[in-house]
Amino acid sequence: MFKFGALSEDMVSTLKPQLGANPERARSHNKQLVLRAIRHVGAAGRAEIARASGLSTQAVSNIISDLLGEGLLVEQGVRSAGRGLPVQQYAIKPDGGYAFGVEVRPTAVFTALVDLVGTPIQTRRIPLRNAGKSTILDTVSAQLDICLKDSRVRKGALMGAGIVMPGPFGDTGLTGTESELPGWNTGDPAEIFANALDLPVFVENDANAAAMAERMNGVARGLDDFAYLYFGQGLGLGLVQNGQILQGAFGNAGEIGHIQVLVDGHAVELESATSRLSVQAYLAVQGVSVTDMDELNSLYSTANRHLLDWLNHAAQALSSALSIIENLFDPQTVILGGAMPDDLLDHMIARTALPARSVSNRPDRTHPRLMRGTSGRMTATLGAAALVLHQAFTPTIAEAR
Amino acid sequence: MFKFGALSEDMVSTLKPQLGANPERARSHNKQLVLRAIRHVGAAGRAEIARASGLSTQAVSNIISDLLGEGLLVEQGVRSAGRGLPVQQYAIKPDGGYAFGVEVRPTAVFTALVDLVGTPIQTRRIPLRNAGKSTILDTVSAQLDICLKDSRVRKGALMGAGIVMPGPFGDTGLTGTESELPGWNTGDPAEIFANALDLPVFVENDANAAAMAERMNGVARGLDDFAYLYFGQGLGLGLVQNGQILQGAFGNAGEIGHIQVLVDGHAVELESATSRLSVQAYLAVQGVSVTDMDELNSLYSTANRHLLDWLNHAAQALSSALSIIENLFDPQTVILGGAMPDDLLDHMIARTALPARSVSNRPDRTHPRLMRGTSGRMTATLGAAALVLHQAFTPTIAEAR
DNA sequence: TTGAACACTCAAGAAAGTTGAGTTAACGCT
DNA sequence: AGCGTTAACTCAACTTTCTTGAGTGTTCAA
Repeated sequence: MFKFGALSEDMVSTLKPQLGANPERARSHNKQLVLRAIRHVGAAGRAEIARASGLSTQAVSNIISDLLGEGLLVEQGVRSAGRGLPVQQYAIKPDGGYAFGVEVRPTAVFTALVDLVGTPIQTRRIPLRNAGKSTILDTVSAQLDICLKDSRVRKGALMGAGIVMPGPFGDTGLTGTESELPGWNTGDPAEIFANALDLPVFVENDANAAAMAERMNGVARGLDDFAYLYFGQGLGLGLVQNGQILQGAFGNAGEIGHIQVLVDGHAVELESATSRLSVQAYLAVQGVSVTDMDELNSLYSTANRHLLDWLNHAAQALSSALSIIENLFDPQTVILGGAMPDDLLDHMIARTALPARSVSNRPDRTHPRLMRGTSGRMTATLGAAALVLHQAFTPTIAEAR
Repeated sequence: MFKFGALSEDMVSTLKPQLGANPERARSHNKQLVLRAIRHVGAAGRAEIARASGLSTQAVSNIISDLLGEGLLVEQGVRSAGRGLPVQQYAIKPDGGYAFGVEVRPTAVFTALVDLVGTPIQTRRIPLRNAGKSTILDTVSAQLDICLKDSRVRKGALMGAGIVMPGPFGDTGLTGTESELPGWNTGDPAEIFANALDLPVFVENDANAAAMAERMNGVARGLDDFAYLYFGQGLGLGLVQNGQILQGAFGNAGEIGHIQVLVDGHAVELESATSRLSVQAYLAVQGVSVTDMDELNSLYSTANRHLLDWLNHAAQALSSALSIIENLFDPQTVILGGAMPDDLLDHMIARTALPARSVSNRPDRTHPRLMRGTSGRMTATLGAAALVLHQAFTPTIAEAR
């Protein structure tokens, strides 16, 4: 018999796995499509959804009946839209499901329980004795139980947990940053948490999570391509492209903090010019000590000269960063948010020069080039929960898992 | 009757359209999945494909029988892999389909006809009398006919046309660059060409197309996340994320040429330091005139001092750019290619300092951080054709169209 | 008042995938 | 050499889900 060389062996397994479509998966895909369409507009009828998805009205009807049975939808009254039978509308049922968001920092763990439409039910801050791996796992596990008990939410109603951890992940040239957690470079954090919590788990850095939070319920609602500059300890970049978080080959895309930018004609690391640590360091040199956002805010309200100086520097650095982000990603908008008071963010946004030589400098824009997002201590934690919700509203066929 | 506010009207239509799954679309999706798996390994049997796709062997069997009937596959002998029945293998049938690639430049149009596995059947260069829109459309249309006739390929076997045009698209802050074509800012170029050629059309800039060429048949085979720095007139960045071209909200992602980088401590525009125009300008100041790649190559072979100086500057600029690309995208690798002789590219790659503070600086890498891709005059044109092939091998459910 | 427009349902039909039993071929152990 | 195990593949029956086309009810406009 003719034998052909062992060309392929099991080489097919080196392909990024992608799912084939069968009836069951098709239905699951379509369900998510319907949920997504309803979420997008708040309330919708069968016919509209059918038009938007290319399915028949009948199919949408069947799916809605399923979703009602699963408690994910509620009837939302009738709307008469011109001629014809009035539209029976459906909306997402807030208590149809819940998502648990966790943000792990070296000194504390933040948690949030949000419902299916993204409303926070509970938020907590738990100080950490130490940043050891097992301490963190135990704390998060315990908090999940407490959280469920207090809010009387069944574990079965939990759709998953989102975990925010400081990046970069793995052993990289940026390893050694002070914000890091020890012991997580071995093994897949998502898998470790999934085992500990017995839930589907999604792990991202703070910037990506914050971007997702903004997309689910913030200024980025309805946007599919945008960037989020997140003021954390340093400065992170969350990238959303085509509605999906851009993760990069090793999960570390968006590490913008260490690129070189120009301030007063000198090259500096971006996050040394614009970050929480940066403003603290700058003010410390001037003999001003700030330890939290409130102090920063009151300093701003008294128009502190040193703070205003720093803001000017930061705005210069931001302008350089903006040029890079816009020309490389061509986003609908760039959002600023995170651990920085709103007033300071607004000030920076107002002072940041929008580069003229940029693909984003176009007359037909629909959004400002720079916007303020949700800021505050819980942004990333709520973003962690948003990762789970995003998953629930994203059709799955053809998704790499 | 209770009336609910007109919350949604036809707001659902503002959603990015995404397809629901029905049997017909599921089959089309699965067909592409099977083709993709076979292409990935060259030749494969039913069972392997079933495992890779999560479909049953029987389903794959039925699909393969379809694809054989459509002339997209051929039997490829038998491979015995250990115990059990030997594997009946299938491979892509080269003449199962063709793709037409077009690169439009201000002074000439380049065309290529490639077969289903990416082998070029014909390539041409047609000088343009003028760069007017109708001249271009007429020329491309005529060339398509000639090309089909000469190669005796039926039009029905053509799966589509890829068009490479200089970006950025639309009226942006970078408009006014010398490489631009007049008259294309109104209307959708893809639609205009689709009407003129009566074919499915995909439009991209040179860098994205080159990246796709490299992924189909070059050094990026099997890579799903990489960046391609393309030396054209200026310098472009082609970005592939998760196997897809990253286009940005307005199709202009990757306009890296105009960002600021550091050379000898001074900030300059990247493409003023490293591009074909840059080397020509640099040498001209030294009294050396070069007009094409051959001259550049012979200059290099004689170790021309000025050229070596320029290469040093270019390598510095590249190092800055590399830091930005790596930290923002976290790609598997960065590829250098385009209108620059191989020897010069190799020289630059050897001299470009790989930034230590980069997420790409990790011990578990599988590819070099900087690689040379296909260079030469036809790279982008073949890339244009690759856009069509890519489409044919990419499952479609859940794709926005 | 009447008919067109439109959302929705019902029931029958079609498309595609899955399942499980059966066939064939190669390997390896005795 | 013989025989049981392993594995790819096929066949036929079955299941899921979608689509189609006819039918119902409501609203608007001529």
